Amino acid sequence: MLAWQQQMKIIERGVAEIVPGEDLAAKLKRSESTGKPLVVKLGLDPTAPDIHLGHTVVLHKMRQFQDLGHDTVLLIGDYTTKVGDPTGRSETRKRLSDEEIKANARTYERQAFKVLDPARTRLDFNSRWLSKLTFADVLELTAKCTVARMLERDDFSRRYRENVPISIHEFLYPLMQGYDSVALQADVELGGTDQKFNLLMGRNLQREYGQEAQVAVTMPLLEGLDGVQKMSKSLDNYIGIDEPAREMYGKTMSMADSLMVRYFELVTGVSLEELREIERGLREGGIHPRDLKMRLAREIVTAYHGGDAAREAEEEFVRIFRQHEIPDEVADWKVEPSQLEDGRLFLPRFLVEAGAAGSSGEARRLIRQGGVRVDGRKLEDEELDLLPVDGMIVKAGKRKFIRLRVE
RNA sequence: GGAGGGGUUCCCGAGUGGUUAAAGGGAGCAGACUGUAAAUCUGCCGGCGACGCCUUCGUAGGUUCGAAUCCUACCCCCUCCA
Repeated sequence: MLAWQQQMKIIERGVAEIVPGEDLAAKLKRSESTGKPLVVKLGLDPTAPDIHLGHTVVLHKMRQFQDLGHDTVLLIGDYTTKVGDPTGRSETRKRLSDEEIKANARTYERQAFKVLDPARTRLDFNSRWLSKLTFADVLELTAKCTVARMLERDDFSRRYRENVPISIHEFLYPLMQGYDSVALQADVELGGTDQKFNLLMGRNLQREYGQEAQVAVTMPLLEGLDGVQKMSKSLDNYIGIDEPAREMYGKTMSMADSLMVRYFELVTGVSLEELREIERGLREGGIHPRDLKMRLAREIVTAYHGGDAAREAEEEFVRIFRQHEIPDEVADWKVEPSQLEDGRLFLPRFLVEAGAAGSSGEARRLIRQGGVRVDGRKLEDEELDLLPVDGMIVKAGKRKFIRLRVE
């Protein structure tokens, strides 16, 4: 086991806050001398079916704790999900069915292990203890926190101020999450900065239940590809870790330059020294931002799909977007005789059916604005149908290619 | 339980009888410029084989030639009082 000072240094990389830092130092010091690993907890609510890069920030931190030899618990919040953490949303989240929760939990598990070491991860579910609490237990738990304290939470106070409804059951969420720490006797809890309140609640509750309080380690929320809002599926500014290599590569290339360093820091394994170098290179102009972004894309794709896939994705990217050629794999679209009229294909409907437009109005707009090309020729304003020829390539928008197949 | 305020298109937010598919902003999409970056400019931005037709302003009815706008009931949210 590394000396506690060195451990501290590794842990501090990229974190937003360690509350309180002294406690972590003390815990690490004790762990080093007794040889007893710290219990590090990370809770994930299986609310959405997929994990994206934003979620991996905290998983990477967890991984570092694993590599340092600590006892890491990946806690699936199958029970807390029944409540739904109100964080970040100004609305009460809808509740999921047990089946949905189970299915999501399984994908989470699988995806989380792309970052975590399965052999060193203790997987647990908070239904194990939360489902057994009696009403009396819940009363005891709720008596340990006041309404005023609860309203200190940013989200709650804002909603209260702005007359947005808050259901009583939402107050239970932080208490449940805090109770998880009691149940696990956690030494450290990881989470995004939006989790700070909940993590601190864990500290309070542990003390109330006569335990040593955990340390809250919060990670910054990763900005999405737009560079402004946090990465989230609903904003469609995310890179999902299950996405195909090419997709990942392309999405990475489309991110704002200002985000690159942050991504290197939070979602790749480049060393601190290298990070410094990258920052210097950018500042002094020694590194072309585009090349750096390509490297970032390679790193990210490699992590989830391997080096070969990354190289291939890069070649493909260069071919399509720099050399404006056609990708080597283009989805075929079989033209059925029933779709033809006088041998011609009606484009708005075709584009919708082929997934290139959401509605025929959108498809017409795309054509009208010059966003559709057939074998490289830009379609005109009112050119709504087409004489299909086998092998014809239709390009719709920036990145959709369809190859027509005619019998 | 009582009094008052409010629910508008993906989001925010105007609109209080016709010229309103509904201002403005954001998001999104396309084009130009590029490095599929940012910034900027331009256009589009409910649905439909589409110079017309259909659907939308919490829900259901009603008044009217005509309603998001008026009336009635219901649902939901907020504030104050209890």
